[in-house]
Amino acid sequence: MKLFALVDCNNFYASCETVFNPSLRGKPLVVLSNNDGCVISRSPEAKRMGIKMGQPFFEIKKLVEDGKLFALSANFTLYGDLSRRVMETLFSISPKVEVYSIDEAFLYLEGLPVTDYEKYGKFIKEKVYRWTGIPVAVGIAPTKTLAKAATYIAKRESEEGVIYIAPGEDFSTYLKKLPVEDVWGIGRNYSKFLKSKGIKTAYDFTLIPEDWVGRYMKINGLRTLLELRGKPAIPAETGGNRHSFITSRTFGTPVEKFEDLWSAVSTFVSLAGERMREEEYYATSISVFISGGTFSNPFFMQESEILSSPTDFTPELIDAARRILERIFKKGKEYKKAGILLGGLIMKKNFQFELFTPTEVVRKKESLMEAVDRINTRYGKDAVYFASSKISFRWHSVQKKLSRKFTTSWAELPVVKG
DNA sequence: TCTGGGGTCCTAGGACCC
DNA sequence: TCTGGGGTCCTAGGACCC
Repeated sequence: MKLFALVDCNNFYASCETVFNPSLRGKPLVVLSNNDGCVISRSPEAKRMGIKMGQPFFEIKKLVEDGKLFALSANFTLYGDLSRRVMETLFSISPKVEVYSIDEAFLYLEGLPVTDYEKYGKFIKEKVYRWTGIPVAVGIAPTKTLAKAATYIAKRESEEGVIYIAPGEDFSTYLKKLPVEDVWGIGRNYSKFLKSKGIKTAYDFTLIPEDWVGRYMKINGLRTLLELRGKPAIPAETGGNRHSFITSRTFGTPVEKFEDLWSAVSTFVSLAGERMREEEYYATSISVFISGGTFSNPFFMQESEILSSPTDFTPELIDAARRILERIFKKGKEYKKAGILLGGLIMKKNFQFELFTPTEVVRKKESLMEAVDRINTRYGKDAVYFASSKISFRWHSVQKKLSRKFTTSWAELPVVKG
C-alpha cells in the first residue's frame, strides 16, 4: 500500500522574513512580488485582515502607510536558501523525498518502520521547525492528491497541523470540507465549469462517473478523480530533467527604446546562462518575448531560434537573442516586460560534441564561462558581466522594501548582540 | 495611474513524409 | 466518378501548479 506525506511550509515567504526578523512575529505582514506589484505571501494576521493573495499593492498601500500592515519586497535569495535547509531536513528524515516546489515536498512513506503516522507527522513538523524556524503542515494519505487535501484541512482545522488519512478509511468527511476549486489539479476554469453543474466540493466530484470526467476534463481530470477516490494515479517525478529555463521581469517603468529592451534581454540571457551551467544543461533553442499594453488589453511579441548546436556559451546565446529582438521589436510601443526562454534542454553529460567541432574552441569557450561564473560566485553577482547588460538601467525593477540577504551575503549576516 | 515569476503537461491542427 | 492512411514533428493555446 502506498502512502505519501506532503510537507507544506506555512506562508513560506512571510515565515522566512520572520525567521530573521523576530520583531515581525505575530504582526500582519505581506511579501510583495518582484516589482512591488502585488501580494505573494501573507502572514496569518494579514490573512485575517482580509488581504487577498495576488492583491495589487496599491489597494493596500494606505494600510502600510498607516502602520497597520508591514510589507516587504520579495527576497528570493533568502527564500531559496531557507528552502534548501527545509529540504535537507526532510532528506534526513525520509529516504525518498520529492521536492515539489520551493515550499513543498512529498515524502514516500511505504516501507518505513512506522506504526503511528499521526505521531510521525508531528515528528516531521517539529524537526523542521527546530532545524529551520519554518512552520509546516503535514498531510499523510494513500495518494498525493489526498495528501494535499489532508494538508489543506491540517492548515485550517488541526491544532497540531497534521492530518493522517489511513488507507481504507472513510475520508468523505474531509472531502466534504474541501471546496472543489481547492482540489489539487482543479483550477479556475474547471472549477467554474464544475460549479455550473452543481459540483461544489471534492466529495461531489468523487461521485461523477469516470467517462464524464474523461470527456470534459481529459486525462488529468481523470487522474485527479481516481486519486480522490484513494487510487494512486499520479506517477512519481522522474526528477532532474528540466525542459526550460525562463528569466523575465516586469520593468520598473515602461521603456520604448530598443537599447533599453536589449539591455534587459541580454541581462536575462546572462542570468539564465549561469543557471543553465550550474545545473549542467545545454540549450538547443532560445526564445525572446516582449510585452506591454494595459491589463485588459495586452500585447505580446515572441520568436524563437534553433541554435546551430547545443550550447551553454553566453555570447552565442546573446547573439541569437539580439537577432530575435531585432525581428520582433516595433518602434513607438511602450514595453512593460521582457523575458527569454532557453529551451530544448539536454543534459551536458549526455551530449557528445559533433566531430567537426574543433575541441580547442569548445575548451576555450568552457574555460571562459567557468572563469566568469567563478568570479561572480566569489565576488558577488555582476563582478563581471556582458557589456550589453549595462547600456541602460531604465528597465530595472523596483524593490523599495527589500530585507537583507541574511544567509547568502557576508556583508548582510545578522549580528547577535551578547 | 498602480496586477509577479517560473514552470509542466496535454491537445488539436497543420506540415510533411512515405 | 473517383479522391488513403498512418506516422512524426512542430506550434499554439489552454489547462494546471507553486
